[in-house]
Amino acid sequence: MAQFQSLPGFREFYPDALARRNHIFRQWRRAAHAYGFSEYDAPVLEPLDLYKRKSGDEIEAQLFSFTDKGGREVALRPEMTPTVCRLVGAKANALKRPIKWCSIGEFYRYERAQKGRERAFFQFNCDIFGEPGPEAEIELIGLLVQSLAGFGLGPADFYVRLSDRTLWLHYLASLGLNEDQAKAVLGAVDKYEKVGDEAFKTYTETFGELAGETKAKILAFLGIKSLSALEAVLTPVGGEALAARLADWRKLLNGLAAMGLGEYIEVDFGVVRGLAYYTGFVFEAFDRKGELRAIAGGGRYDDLVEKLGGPALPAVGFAIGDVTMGLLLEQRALMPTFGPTTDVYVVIGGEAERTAAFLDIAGLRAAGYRVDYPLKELAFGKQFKAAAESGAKLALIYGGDELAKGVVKFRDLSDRSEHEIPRASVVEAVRDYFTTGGTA
RNA sequence: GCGGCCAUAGCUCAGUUGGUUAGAGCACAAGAUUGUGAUUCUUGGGGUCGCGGGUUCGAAUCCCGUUGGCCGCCCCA
Repeated sequence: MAQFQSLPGFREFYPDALARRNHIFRQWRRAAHAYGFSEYDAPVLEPLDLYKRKSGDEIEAQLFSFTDKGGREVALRPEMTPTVCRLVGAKANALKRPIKWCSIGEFYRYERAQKGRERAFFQFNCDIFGEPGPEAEIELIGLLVQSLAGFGLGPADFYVRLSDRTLWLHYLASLGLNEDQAKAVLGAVDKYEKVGDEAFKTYTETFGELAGETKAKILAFLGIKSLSALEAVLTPVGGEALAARLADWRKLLNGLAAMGLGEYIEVDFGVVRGLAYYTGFVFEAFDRKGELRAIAGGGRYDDLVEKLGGPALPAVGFAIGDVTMGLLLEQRALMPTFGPTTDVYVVIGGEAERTAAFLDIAGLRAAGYRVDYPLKELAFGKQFKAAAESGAKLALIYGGDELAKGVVKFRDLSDRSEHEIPRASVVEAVRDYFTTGGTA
């Protein structure tokens, strides 16, 4: 048994696990590039205050934070949003709008690991800065769907629940609640699906019992699952701001429908996302079976860049985590199996032939082919077995008989046919084989 | 931070009421086989039974603690 173990919640990626992780990253990047997002990266270690400023002092309990040798209070980043706000904020005036940025990075949270949650995990973050209207949400939610659909997941596998904190706050204000009361209600709404009426406990303790009629209206609003139901509730309330917001909703849903994504989207005012910094549309992606924690989450945060010291800059973003993503792909059998990747296996007769083989191996590798060979002298039988296991489509045989004639035996491992080729044309012969689909 | 379950080889596990030197399959390696691939046979390496303490003539087995894992609560940016 090893004397040292990895820290709790920190994963080790053996080659097969890393291949799966890379597969996830590859699909994410493909989607982001297709949507015209630029990839950036930033430090893993940040000033502790960056996170306190955004989330309050309580956040420190859930951070990997410490004092560095220079006496600085620092923390391993638990999320990307404050960092990207700083990056964009610092150069906001020089960046072409809209600013569409993405990143893949590792994040760290000092929390107890459980299913779908580790202490170190990777996130795919995508944000659009500088666009206040729902056009940004259309683009971003479109990317979110594509980032999941790219793996072969369909509307039967996942969906995006869409809600709106702006409308929630408008509606609660129309019910006569002040700002603090409204925030407390949103906290209750966030929990309501899970714990039911118990969710209002905190509100009741702080502000007293909600009037029965008000509470009934809140619960009805929470149950809204369509634009028409939303309009039915809000039209009587009236007002210009509400009318404009409903127009935003129509634009957003029509836009997503026009992209062919309607099947993935569900209006659901039970989603509010507890975080106070969200200011408008909020959304979460879930698996349809409801067995996993949220796959992705996001929303609009128009005040955060300014709060963190930048200019006023509207923003909307989302993040997908690698842990739940991986679980979902395994569950739906959409995670490919990754084996060794070799194009050509070189069979070497003995030490005398090794030197000659090395020259051609180096030439093939320089030409970009993935070439492998036994590091030690090995019986032919073993070498062919190794060749088959390597996944190579082609074996080149450097034996004493062949080299004496100035040739190499060229064996197609898929149909076991073989012929001799002049040594001088090894690279050309391999290139011909692979460019003609492996049937040369 | 709190609670439940678990911990034997790289992996999956067996190990009787506590009793010789802790086993199997898979995987890995070598040979049978000195020029041609999945099979078969033989052999081998690999364990202070998570760690520490206690009970006992004797502990993988019973007790306590601890660390780690899984699951849940809190939280979930």
